[in-house]
Amino acid sequence: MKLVTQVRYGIRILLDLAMHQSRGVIQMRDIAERQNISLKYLEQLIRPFKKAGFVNSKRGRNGGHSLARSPETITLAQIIMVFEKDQAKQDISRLSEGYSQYQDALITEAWNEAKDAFYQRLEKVTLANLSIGTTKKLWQDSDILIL
Amino acid sequence: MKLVTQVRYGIRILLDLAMHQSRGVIQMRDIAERQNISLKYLEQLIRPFKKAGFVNSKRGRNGGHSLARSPETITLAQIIMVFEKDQAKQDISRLSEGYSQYQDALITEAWNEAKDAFYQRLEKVTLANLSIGTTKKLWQDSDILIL
DNA sequence: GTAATATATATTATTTTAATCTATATCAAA
DNA sequence: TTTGATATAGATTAAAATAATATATATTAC
Repeated sequence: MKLVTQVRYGIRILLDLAMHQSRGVIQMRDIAERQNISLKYLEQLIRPFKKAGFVNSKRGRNGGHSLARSPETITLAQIIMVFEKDQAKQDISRLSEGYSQYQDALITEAWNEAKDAFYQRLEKVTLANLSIGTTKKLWQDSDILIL
Repeated sequence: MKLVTQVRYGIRILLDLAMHQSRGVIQMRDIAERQNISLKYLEQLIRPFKKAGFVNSKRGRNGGHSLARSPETITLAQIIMVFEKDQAKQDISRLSEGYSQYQDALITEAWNEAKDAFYQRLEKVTLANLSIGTTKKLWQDSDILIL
């Protein structure tokens, strides 16, 4: 259970876009430099965000990317799910001696509910939450942490 | 977020041991046959269970494996954790423009709490829970499901 | 029409997961 | 004390997922 690179970079990409919203569109080259991500890899990572409607893009000269939704509405859970593989084909466990559909159903149900619990917690963190600390830097200048 | 083979097989191995407890030690060859798992792979999977104190083994002729703890005390969460990799070296995210320790801490905290929520749900399913349905086969002979 | 941008697809490299192979240690029974 | 049945250990191979790079193409502002 590991926070994969795709997600870690994904968060930074969206955060970067969020924090430079005022500039209009942002070029991927700039994000790549600021975030120390290879441009080519970045291009690959931003595609799912476009597809999922988190990011708009404009081609051609003076083109670039921008956030399509407000930072308050984008959560960690959503970002992670953007990179979740299609598991529709989730391999149906073969049954065997002492392992019936009944067992399988119990396990699957628990598994799914556990996943839900996981994502529910991550729904509580939005891009907006994450931005505040940096722009204001309150967290390092004071003992009082204002969120 | 996927139920990996190691875990799916792991559950079956322990369930198999649980359901044949009365016979004393069980040979891996038998488990392999019953559960359709390659003997060699099985040998590899059972090692972590031994290390974690779930399973006892006896070498030599008439040797085999047996459950070291009662099925009521073994949960799905525990089984999954047996196969969790050591993530002590969890790669410390490099900071960058607009990505501070503060952000990193927020994310890490949420992530850890989300994991906890996940495992908490899976603590509720024990090997004993899983065994009942099979040994009694009530679930397929009746409309009333007694758990 | 040309330079700056995104898009698309293919390729390579690395890591993780799954499975097999070979050799060794241990023990019970004959 | 030998022999055969078992577990143990470590190496090897195969397949799949993840991470990263490369090359060629499509759009658009100027």
